[in-house]
Amino acid sequence: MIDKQEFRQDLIGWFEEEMRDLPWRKDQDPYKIWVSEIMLQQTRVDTVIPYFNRFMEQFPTIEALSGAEEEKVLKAWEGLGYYSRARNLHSAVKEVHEKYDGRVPDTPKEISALKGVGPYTAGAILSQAYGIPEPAVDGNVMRVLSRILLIEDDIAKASSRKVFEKAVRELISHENPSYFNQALMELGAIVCTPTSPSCLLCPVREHCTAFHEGVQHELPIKTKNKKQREVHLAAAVLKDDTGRTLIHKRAEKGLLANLWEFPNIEIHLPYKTEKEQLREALKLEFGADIALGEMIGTIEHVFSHLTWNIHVYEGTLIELKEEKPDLKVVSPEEIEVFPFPVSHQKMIKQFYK
DNA sequence: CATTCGTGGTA
DNA sequence: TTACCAAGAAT
Repeated sequence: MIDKQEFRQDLIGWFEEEMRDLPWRKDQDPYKIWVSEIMLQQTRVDTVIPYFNRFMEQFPTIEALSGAEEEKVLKAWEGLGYYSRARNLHSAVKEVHEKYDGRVPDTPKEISALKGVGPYTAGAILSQAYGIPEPAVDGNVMRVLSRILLIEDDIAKASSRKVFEKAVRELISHENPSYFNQALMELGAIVCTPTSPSCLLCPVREHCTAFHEGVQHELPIKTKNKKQREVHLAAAVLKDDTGRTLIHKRAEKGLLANLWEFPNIEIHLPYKTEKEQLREALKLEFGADIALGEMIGTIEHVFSHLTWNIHVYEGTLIELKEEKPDLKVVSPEEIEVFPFPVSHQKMIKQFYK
């Protein structure tokens, strides 16, 4: 067993010297820490920085975000991915505004009840904003501790998180839980990396069982995820006589919920030609009277769990049968204010500019 | 417990 | 090119 006091000292001392200068580390505003932690879920620091800065300019306080339209929030999130994070954050911030008078709660029970705040984020906010010694176990922490303590549980399994939370509870500094948690993550991000850990630069290598046994490359244990499936879509860039195009708002649940897109359908077994299916769907599902033209290109877009292969058709929009809130006809200038997934941003760029 | 939910970077 | 990865949560 390692010397806990020395371990904490070496870890936190290193963090104080080497911590990166990040925009959400300028103060301990619970709202800023909250937003940063949501953005950082499964997302690299370098990707998050510009989004965080823009988001804070646009929604500087809980009150500002509470009063915002969801579409503005999604637009600010555009390109960051995992868009339910934005909708859950928006919803939870509204709840804090109304139920807690704008103050982010400081108990595990209350903060964990907020939408989008799971075990990791709860611990991150409680420790960093309020100095409460709660574990914040993310992928970095599991990797680092699997090596230091030689923990061989499969970190791909949900149940393993509790093993590491228990370990953190035994190790965490009660004097500075914020730095302790951040230092474990920072170490994982900078030194104790997945494929080639820089053990010779590691401030806690003397405490590391895996280093002593030379098995740091064998840890953590992580089973592979299975292969993703492919989905074939046909989409239409339809223009009316003034050059405007038809766009559609996606369903409020599921993939890319509430984002906008060019009207499209999934192609299954080709009982008819793809073009025929698209023409029929545009008429029946979208109520559009159209003249469908030729295929003008393809888009391939890779998600974490599936791949879209989109065949893009051009066409003429003659008329929309009825006004629906999920259908709009917009000009190239007007289309800019709607949040689109990256796959359809590619279509705007290639076929509607 | 396994799957769904994005995107861009990298070995 | 392929596979994996990056400060996870909801279902």
